[in-house]
Amino acid sequence: MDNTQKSMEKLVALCKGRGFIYPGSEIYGGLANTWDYGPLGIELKNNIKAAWWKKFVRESPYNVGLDSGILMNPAVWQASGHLKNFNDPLMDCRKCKNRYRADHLIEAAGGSPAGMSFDQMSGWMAENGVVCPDCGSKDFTSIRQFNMMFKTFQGVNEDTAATIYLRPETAQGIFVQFKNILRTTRKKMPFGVAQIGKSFRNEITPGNFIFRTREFEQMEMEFFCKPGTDLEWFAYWKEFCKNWLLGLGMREENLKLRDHEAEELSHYSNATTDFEFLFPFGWGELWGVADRTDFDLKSHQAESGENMEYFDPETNEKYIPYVIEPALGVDRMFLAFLVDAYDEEEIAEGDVRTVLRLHPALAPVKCAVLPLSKKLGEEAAKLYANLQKHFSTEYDETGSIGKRYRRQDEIGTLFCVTYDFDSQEDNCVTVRDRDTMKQERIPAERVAAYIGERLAY
RNA sequence: GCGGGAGUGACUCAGUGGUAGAGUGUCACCUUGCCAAGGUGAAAGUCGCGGGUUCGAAUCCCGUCUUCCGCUCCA
Repeated sequence: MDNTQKSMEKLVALCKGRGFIYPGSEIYGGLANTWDYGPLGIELKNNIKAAWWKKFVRESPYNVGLDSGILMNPAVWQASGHLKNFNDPLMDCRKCKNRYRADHLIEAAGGSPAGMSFDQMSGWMAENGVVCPDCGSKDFTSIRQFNMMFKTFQGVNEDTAATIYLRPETAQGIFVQFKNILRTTRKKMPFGVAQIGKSFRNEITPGNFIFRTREFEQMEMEFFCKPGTDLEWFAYWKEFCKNWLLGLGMREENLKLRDHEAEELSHYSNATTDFEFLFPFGWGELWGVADRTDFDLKSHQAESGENMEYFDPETNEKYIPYVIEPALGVDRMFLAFLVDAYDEEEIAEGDVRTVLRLHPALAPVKCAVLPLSKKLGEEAAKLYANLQKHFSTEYDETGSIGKRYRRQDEIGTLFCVTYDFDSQEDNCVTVRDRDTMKQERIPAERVAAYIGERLAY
């Protein structure tokens, strides 16, 4: 089934109906573009994060982890450029209702908007006859400022309290702790620091379910290396990231790596590659891998006065390391894996089952215990209690057996274990595979090991 | 912010001035005994909110809120 044939509406309905994702604050009429992860959603989300942490931190010879704060000294955002760059000057065309960034229009018209106030931008556009690229009208609204960073106050009294910001990315926490990490881990170049955490951006246009929300979770890594080796490492991590996705069952035809053209690169980047995924609403960015050079550490050195140089004990050189940054949104990954796994399979004429073919490491429920009859509930419950100790397991004895299989297929449960009347005699149970629907009869005490083997990742 | 849809049980919707309905789902009991939709019953709705018109408003009028889709966003 092609991803573009899948319907977002069905996915959203499945998510809400089965407890993956609920609309936020629903009993109060909701809050635009906020979503809460339900019992199954948090299992899946945790599995995604755990799989990432395993590959990027625990099994890595280079990397270590960090969990830095959401609230930071505002000077951090001064140094990073977010206070400046996250203030977009926006205006609308009154005639065709399109919206533009004033600085972009000025640049397109040959001007240099850097340093201009909003009034100066408006003035420049009027003098130089800038018109709406779509309809040719000059009738623009005044320029309004959209600060993408969420503001809040530190201190209980708003009048005297300092304005601080919710972080718009987790990366800066890593740069700010660079020296502490270097000193305490005694790492040598190259090495990386990985972090998972929430970030906040006051997006003007959120939407597409959990694809773009104002509160989101990131998995970011900053990989520090010697200047000159950065492009080599850039290629290395690009490949590594791709293999991680494919290893978790993402289908290659739904993944596209797009290298930024020279003119598209940010002023501080040597190279950037976007990993794009085919969502039902089209290609969307999943993962951005960037060579950020020494821009961030240099900026923090300048702003803070702290020396960010690394002393190489082998060559006696001092340098500010270059940084490779693979930055990934957890919520987007969640959606991508969900979309990729969703399948509607016709088993017989007009009989369709919905299956989430999630990778075993990601499936929120690994196993469901289904007694063939309620009369067998007591023994089946014992098996259930045993399996729960090993992995996420569900128990269900209501409705027909077929209906219960369907319920489990719909949430991606890997194995259904059926306890039947013969089980009382031979102590064997039937294990049914989600994908092949094949059944195998094995001794009850072997079930945990049997399923455990298949979960290896 | 602008334009366009939409708000009635958990979900999909019917009801367009006269006592709030159906299907799906959920739960209980029966049935079934390895691939959903068999029977009986039950729980579940201040009809988004506020005001107005009216003997009477889910329904008509005004306001308001929320939400969805599209527009500059790059995790």
